[in-house]
Amino acid sequence: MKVLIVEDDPLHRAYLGEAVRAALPECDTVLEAADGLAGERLAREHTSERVVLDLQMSPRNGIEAARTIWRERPETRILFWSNYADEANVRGISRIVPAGAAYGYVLKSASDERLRLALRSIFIEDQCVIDREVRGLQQKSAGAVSGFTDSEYEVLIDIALGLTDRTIARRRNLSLRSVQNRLQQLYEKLGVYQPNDGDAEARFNLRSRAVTVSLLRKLVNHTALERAEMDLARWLERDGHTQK
Amino acid sequence: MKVLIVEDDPLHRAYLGEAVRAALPECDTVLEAADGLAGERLAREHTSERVVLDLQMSPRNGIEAARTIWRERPETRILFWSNYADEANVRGISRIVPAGAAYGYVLKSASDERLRLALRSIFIEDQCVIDREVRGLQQKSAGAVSGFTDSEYEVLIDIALGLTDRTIARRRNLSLRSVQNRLQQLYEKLGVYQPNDGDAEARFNLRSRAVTVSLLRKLVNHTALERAEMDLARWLERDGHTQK
DNA sequence: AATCGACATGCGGGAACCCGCAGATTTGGA
DNA sequence: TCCAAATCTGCGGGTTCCCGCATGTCGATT
Repeated sequence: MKVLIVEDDPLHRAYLGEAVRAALPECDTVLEAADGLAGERLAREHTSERVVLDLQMSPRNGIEAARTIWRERPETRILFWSNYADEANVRGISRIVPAGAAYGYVLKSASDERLRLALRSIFIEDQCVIDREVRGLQQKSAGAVSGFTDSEYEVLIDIALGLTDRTIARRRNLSLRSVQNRLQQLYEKLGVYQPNDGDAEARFNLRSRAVTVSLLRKLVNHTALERAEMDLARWLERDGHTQK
Repeated sequence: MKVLIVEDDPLHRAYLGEAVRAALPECDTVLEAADGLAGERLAREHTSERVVLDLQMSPRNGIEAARTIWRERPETRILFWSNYADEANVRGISRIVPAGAAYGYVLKSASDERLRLALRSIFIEDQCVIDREVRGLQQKSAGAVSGFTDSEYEVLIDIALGLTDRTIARRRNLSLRSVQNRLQQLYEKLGVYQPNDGDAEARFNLRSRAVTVSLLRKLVNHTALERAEMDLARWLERDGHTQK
């Protein structure tokens, strides 16, 4: 049995290697890669069926790497190993996991024992293992009180990128007013309206403030922004042509 | 000789411990703490004179911890050990280092040897050691082409927090127009103006876009935002009283 | 069939924002 | 001491943004 480890921090990579060898005696070879691109390449060359992936790497973060790996072999078992439990990451992963695939999400702060169990459950038993704290986010993102619609998340990204209402409208094929409607819903759900103590004047620029609190609450993060920025650049390119 | 290590990741903590013992045979005791608060406490109890500090921890990140440590004993030698070379971090540190203090800034990606040299230079020779990549930022932040004035950085933070022009004016004791002037300079330096191909309409909301590119360029980061948010909350508190 | 909720769209107005212009004030050297 | 550069300030305007109100569509429920 082979296991591929993709992780940019050499310390964590060594630690993972140890953990894998200890938890999986049936594993005879451990491959290692230091970034997403190298990871994809190794996975392809060795037709890896078991992968441990760090999120936040560069170039090519864990989510992107997972997408291409799963596109080539959807039955690959992937364990995501990350520092944080951000909504941006969870949303990103649940968007790309193929039907029926075995995968897991374990935080780096987890104990050795929890990591060991996750490794065996996913790689041997083909079960899904999601860390408890991450689980909480998943529930929410599926539509509870603090849950956002996909379309609301879309405008959130768009204003985080700094787009104009009008531009958002064109990009999403909506009218100007509809975009503004979504924005209002977003402001509502983010609780971005000032307490409005009596007649106190407005202190916040709602649009910017919305981005701020999303960042503070980790609804979006740096890597999500980077990815969105690249998508945007591609769209701007296309739009520039068609508009002329 | 004693050395205090403050680092939340247990792996990195262990690695640092090893590195310190190897580089400094004259060091007989190594203390360890897992977050900023515990670090400050240990430093106080043991009157530590040599500290290795991780930035980005919680609660209480490295910069805050360094500030209280230096306030109590300005001659303490501190080695900052961090993942990134952000402008936000560099600016934060250079703001709090006492005159004549020995300190260093080494990236986690540095080689064992470089870390060893830094440890000896700072803790034994009382020299300052700044990683080359970080050095680059320091130059810039002191006023080159892409360098920002302190006041420009101030408004950047303020709009990143989502404040209104008017609120910024009150907070910084400026007129509305002055704030807007600074904003224009900021937009200029961030290169946030669209190429303006002929008569193409504006695609970006300048204000939001400015925040976006600052994030992408790591001029501000999550922890800087969090800190600024707390400062803001404190000011809002005070302002609420005086305004009534 | 009637009703309800979620979403899209138009209109209109008040507030905030972006910015050119021009005068005042401060600052840092010759 | 005096000049020049940088910074602060007010005025006026065009634009964008925020949002209440009204209308229309579509699917699910009763």
